[in-house]
Amino acid sequence: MDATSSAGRGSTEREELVDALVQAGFLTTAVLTRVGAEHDLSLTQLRVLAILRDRRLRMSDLADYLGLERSTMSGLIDRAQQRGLLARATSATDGRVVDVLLTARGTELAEQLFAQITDALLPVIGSLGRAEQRRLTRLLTMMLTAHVMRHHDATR
Amino acid sequence: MDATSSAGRGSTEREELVDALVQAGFLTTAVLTRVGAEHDLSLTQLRVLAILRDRRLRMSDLADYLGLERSTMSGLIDRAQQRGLLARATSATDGRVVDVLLTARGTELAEQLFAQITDALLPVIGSLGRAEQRRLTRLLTMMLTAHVMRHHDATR
DNA sequence: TATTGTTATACTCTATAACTATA
DNA sequence: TATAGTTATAGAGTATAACAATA
Repeated sequence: MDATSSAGRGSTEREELVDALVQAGFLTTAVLTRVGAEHDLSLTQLRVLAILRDRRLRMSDLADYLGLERSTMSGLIDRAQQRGLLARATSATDGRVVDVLLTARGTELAEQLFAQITDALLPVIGSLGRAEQRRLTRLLTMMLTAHVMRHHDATR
Repeated sequence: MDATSSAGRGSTEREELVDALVQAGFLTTAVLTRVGAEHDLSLTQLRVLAILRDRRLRMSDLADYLGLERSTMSGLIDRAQQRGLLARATSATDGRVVDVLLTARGTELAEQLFAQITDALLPVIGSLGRAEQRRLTRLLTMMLTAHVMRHHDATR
């Protein structure tokens, strides 16, 4: 699909891996963007639905997850709320806090979205054999787990 | 970092892989976005610099690469040009065509940018051993190559 | 006083539609 | 007439700064 990459240039092993990761990242992002666009959802809106699929979160937690400002979240949630995809609920214990949660309509859309994303990525992962797929899952998971643990340490 | 993911739910092997790919995609995108932001560059501007690092391209080819409209490219190139990062050059053989290429300043920034991206991803890939890194590179490359070939067939 | 969220403002990114210039 | 690119316009996404409400 692209290149922030283009490798070449007598690249080292590490650079090859960085390049492959970046290209794979653009590929999956392109798929998510396309599926989102089919439902008039930006990548960010799609991520909001994904995050809220199995929990409710306060505005500020959502902003932290996405790496956005709280003021940006206000606008994003406004627009999704107007479309009936999610709802705001003021916390009972702290009047300053606003929780966000999916509506029935939002939940339904989220399920549909993620079925479509899986379908769209099937041909991509289908180029690998079953054993290779398992190996790839294992390697990526190891990498991601280590990253999350490190991030958790740093935030503590 | 995130989740368009959240796995769980008695997921199948395929779903686990899709989830890992999506999470890895967000991780690399977050790194690229952060590094870009340090230089006041959006992810798209960063990709433009990356694509032009080793070639010059016409506006419409750039738009195709990025999956954007030509009108969108005009604005993106305008802003980067005002910053002195790239230049427009009307084609000698076809007066309608506009080629885009990096300036010396743009080239310098691009090199700097990609060194930083590699640095930022080192801790992530460093969680894998040398042999595992090679295996991951191989699996991702196989996957990406198959995708590019399929895409090429479809476009032909 | 500090924290949570919203509002006001400004700029970038993006698409659609209309346009200009060249072929 | 068709193609390459730009301009006009409008809306979404984003950040910074100022603000309101609650703690």
